[in-house]
Amino acid sequence: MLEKFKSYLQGRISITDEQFEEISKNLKTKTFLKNELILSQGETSTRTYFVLEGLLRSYSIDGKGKAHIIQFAPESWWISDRNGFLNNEASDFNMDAIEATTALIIPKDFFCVAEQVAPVFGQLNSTMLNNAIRFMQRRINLLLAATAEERYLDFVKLYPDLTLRVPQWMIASYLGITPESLSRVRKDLAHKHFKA
Amino acid sequence: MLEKFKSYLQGRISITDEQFEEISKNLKTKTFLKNELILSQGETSTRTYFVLEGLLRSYSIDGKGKAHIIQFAPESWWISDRNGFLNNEASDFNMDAIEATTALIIPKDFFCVAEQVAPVFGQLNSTMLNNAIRFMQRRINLLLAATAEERYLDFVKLYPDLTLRVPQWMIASYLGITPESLSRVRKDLAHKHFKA
DNA sequence: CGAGCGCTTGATTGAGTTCAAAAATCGTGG
DNA sequence: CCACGATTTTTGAACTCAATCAAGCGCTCG
Repeated sequence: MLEKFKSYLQGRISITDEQFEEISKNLKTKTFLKNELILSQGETSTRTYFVLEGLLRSYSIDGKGKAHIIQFAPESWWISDRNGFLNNEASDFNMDAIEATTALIIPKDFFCVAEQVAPVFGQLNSTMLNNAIRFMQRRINLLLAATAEERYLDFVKLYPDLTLRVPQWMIASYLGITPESLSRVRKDLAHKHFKA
Repeated sequence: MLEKFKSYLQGRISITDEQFEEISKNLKTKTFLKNELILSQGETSTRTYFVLEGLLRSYSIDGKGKAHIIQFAPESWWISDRNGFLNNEASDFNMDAIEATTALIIPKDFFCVAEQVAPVFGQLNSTMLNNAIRFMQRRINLLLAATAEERYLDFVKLYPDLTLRVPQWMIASYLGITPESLSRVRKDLAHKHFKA
């Protein structure tokens, strides 16, 4: 199972098998059942997970009890609560497993330690964080500028895989619309395609 | 002027005056006129700016010619185009100066070089990037979950300063609503306050 | 095989947009 | 320092996209 993590890393930075062995030897994996709650709003967790197999999500619950999905984390994605991770503060979000999932538990000091073994880990960390920001800026821009239909089309294009694995109401929740609206958006799109 | 950068850094990590001297000696500042365009969509820039004085913004222009503000960068904020910074790709966004501004030009390898001088810079970089992510997750959550009024109240609370410095139509653009709507939101709020 | 969950569809409502125009504020040159 | 034009903010009325409420369908999994 660790093989996946190894090829993920070696696809991004050049490290030897020995270096990988060194930095991964103390890593533990954890498995979650489908629908298992991993973290809830108000708890504190300094853990980061690297998903080896399955699918996790983080989401908030608003005043009316509605869920809003902040992030999906399928294979090879990282997910954590930054409040806990950075400042040992309570989490603003919940986290659970959409599918049965196996994930690596990445301790807070992982990159720091790994950097001792191979300095490129510093760059990897920085690149990944920058990518996450870029990614979120893009999402913010869509939420500001695009209609429900445009956001859905963008989602399908960006995550063809998730579009099939995730129930529709969760996609709606990620896009910031109701399941009913997404159903109608899809109906309209099917119509348009048919006509074209 | 560099003093501001020094106290910013020393407030976050412990570095000596000598170390600061070492890492800052090659930094250049740049001044921008009010309304000066710094970067436009499609151009490539690997620069990051650290604002010493003034106010910058990044924004996109949608198909209908409407601007959507992605980020405000007042004093002590960092701003850059991540597409250019990471991959030398064309920018998705524009950047300009809302006020006359003086900013430090931070070269791409700044943190890498600074880390040689004082290893804590690695942590600082990582912490700042994590904070940016935390911050944007919060904004995404608001865009998904909150009404125009709630988003405005959050903005005022988070940036009492900017609320006064930035024209209302720009705040509206940041919040994802029209200037007319923000005007009405404010009217309603004034009403409520009066009654209470 | 039936209870529950997810998806669809319809009717209605409502938050925010659009378009238009007036009122207030700002900035600049005389 | 004032006046005038430009920009920003406010207000009004009509409209629109998406939300809400409600009902029905179809699957799956216990």
